[in-house]
Amino acid sequence: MKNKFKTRIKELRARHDLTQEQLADIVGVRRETIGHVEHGKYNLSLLLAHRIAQALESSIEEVFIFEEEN
Amino acid sequence: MKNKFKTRIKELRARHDLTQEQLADIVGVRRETIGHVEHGKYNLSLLLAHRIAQALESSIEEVFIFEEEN
DNA sequence: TCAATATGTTATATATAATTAACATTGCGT
DNA sequence: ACGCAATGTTAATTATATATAACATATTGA
Repeated sequence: MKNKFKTRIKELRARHDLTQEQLADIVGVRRETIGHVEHGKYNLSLLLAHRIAQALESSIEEVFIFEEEN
Repeated sequence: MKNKFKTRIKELRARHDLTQEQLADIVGVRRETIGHVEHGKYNLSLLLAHRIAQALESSIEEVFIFEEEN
């Protein structure tokens, strides 16, 4: 599991006028979890990624930018 | 984290002529892990989902079918 | 400036993904 | 029918995502 990713959560949150806490409530996790995900500290689960993308009206690929190694 | 998902891994594996073990090798996990994911036993990580999708030349959304609850 | 709200951050605890190993079953080729 | 490769499955262990709590640092508005 070498590669990493960046996220556009912060940007999309702003566009939707959502605080970390509001987004956390919507997707059913804690505020800190959203913060950690935004800062790339967690390799979050697929379901959480999906629910975040959903809440931000985007696809997973739009929210999470994967850095290819090759 | 209520919702679940189905996967098209088995079908896509067949199309790409890959055994569970070959796919596991490519994405860097164990054969059993692929099996468990195929059968929906794990809520796998986003990175693993991405690597599986990549190996199957598909997007995450094509490989993993999310069941909405509402 | 003060208070309130949002975010950063860290330590510890808990839930669960993923590993490992072992054995069972299924299917396919010869 | 036999043997082998692929897959199913389960139990125990390890690694790590997420929860929880606590406090610190912005930032914004009255």
